[in-house]
Amino acid sequence: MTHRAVPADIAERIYKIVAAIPRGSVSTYGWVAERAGFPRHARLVGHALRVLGSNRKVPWHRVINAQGRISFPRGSAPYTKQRRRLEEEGVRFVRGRIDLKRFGWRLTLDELIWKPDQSG
DNA sequence: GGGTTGACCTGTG
DNA sequence: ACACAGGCCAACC
Repeated sequence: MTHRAVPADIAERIYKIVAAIPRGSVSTYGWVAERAGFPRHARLVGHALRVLGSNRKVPWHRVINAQGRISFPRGSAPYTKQRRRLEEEGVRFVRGRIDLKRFGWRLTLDELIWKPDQSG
């Protein structure tokens, strides 16, 4: 037994959550972390995706940061790649930003129904 | 084995 | 909109 969690196991759990993000939707690092059972470990998700490699069939491009932006420098190759993949799925960018209210996959149907924001 | 980096988040001002 | 601080932790040197 190891004296701590095996990173590979953590990564697999994260990949599973990412793989569940529907096409045409996006999620954030923080939310994936929480969903994978590691609240406030957003960085862990970033690391897991970084070491993912290009062979895996994990939709890494559907994970963006909490500001609704792609976490690569604008104009860089990976930025362009991720953005093009998202736009191909119908995700729309407004001034380099994605409207998480519209494309964000974070609320379950129950949460939408019970949303305490408005009474309508 | 310690300091820095990074595909991060939230709160505060 | 921007800057800063605290949290969190694997990868890297």
